Amino acid sequence: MTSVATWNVNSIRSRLLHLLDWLKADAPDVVLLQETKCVDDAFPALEIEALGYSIARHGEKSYNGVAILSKFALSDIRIGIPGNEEDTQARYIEALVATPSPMRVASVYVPNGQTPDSEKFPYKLRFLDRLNAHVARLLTRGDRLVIGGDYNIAPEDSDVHNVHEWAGTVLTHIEVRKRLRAMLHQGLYDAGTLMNVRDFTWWDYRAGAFANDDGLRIDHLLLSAQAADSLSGYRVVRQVRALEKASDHAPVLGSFN
DNA sequence: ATGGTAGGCTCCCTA
Repeated sequence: MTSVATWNVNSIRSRLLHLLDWLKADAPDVVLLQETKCVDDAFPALEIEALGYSIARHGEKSYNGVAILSKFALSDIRIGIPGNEEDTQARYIEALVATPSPMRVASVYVPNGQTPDSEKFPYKLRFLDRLNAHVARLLTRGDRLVIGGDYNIAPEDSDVHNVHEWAGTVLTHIEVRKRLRAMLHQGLYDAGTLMNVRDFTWWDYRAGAFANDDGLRIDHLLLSAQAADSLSGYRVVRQVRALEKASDHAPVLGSFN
């Protein structure tokens, strides 16, 4: 059994104790992190390596930043979406994991987009288009593939606690939903949907959102058919969101036979 | 009600 998790930590340095406690408790084999918010030299590697993890990271100062932690050896590490080198934001990393049956994984932090009329929204749409093109190339390899991350997209209204509050925002906008569906149409499967678990993964820090369970499902594990066929478990680790000084996202944990 | 809170870093940006 191999477990693969995705978690937007909202600063790995602020969340290090939560991360270490959770790694000890659930011992996921592979962890896909987003919003590490630090340059590679400032990444707290020693504490994580002490728990038996290898690390691939791609950070920048203050914003964004993605990483892969793995109890199995990592190879073929790639930074950024290939053919997209002009985008300097650290939002994508992939690697081949030496699990008994090898698995290619990627950690992706899709741009939030701020508001539909901001200049950040077309950047979000272009990023999703480029991710889609890259997924098409990855799927031709035919290996077990897990692309996990903060997609900043609630796929359907049933993934939103307060549909009216979030209607027309960058998390529920028709244009981002179309692009997520395009990713599924070309052969990726959403682990939450496969396991019939539609739990929320993100609750705003403001206005007591977590206490009111005013959340959205925007973090996803997207699987190739080969990975989907071995999916055996899926859960959102809500306890980690309930801690003091928590990230605004909860880890999402998938299990594979 | 265009607020509210959090993180990083600088007197503001991003989410």
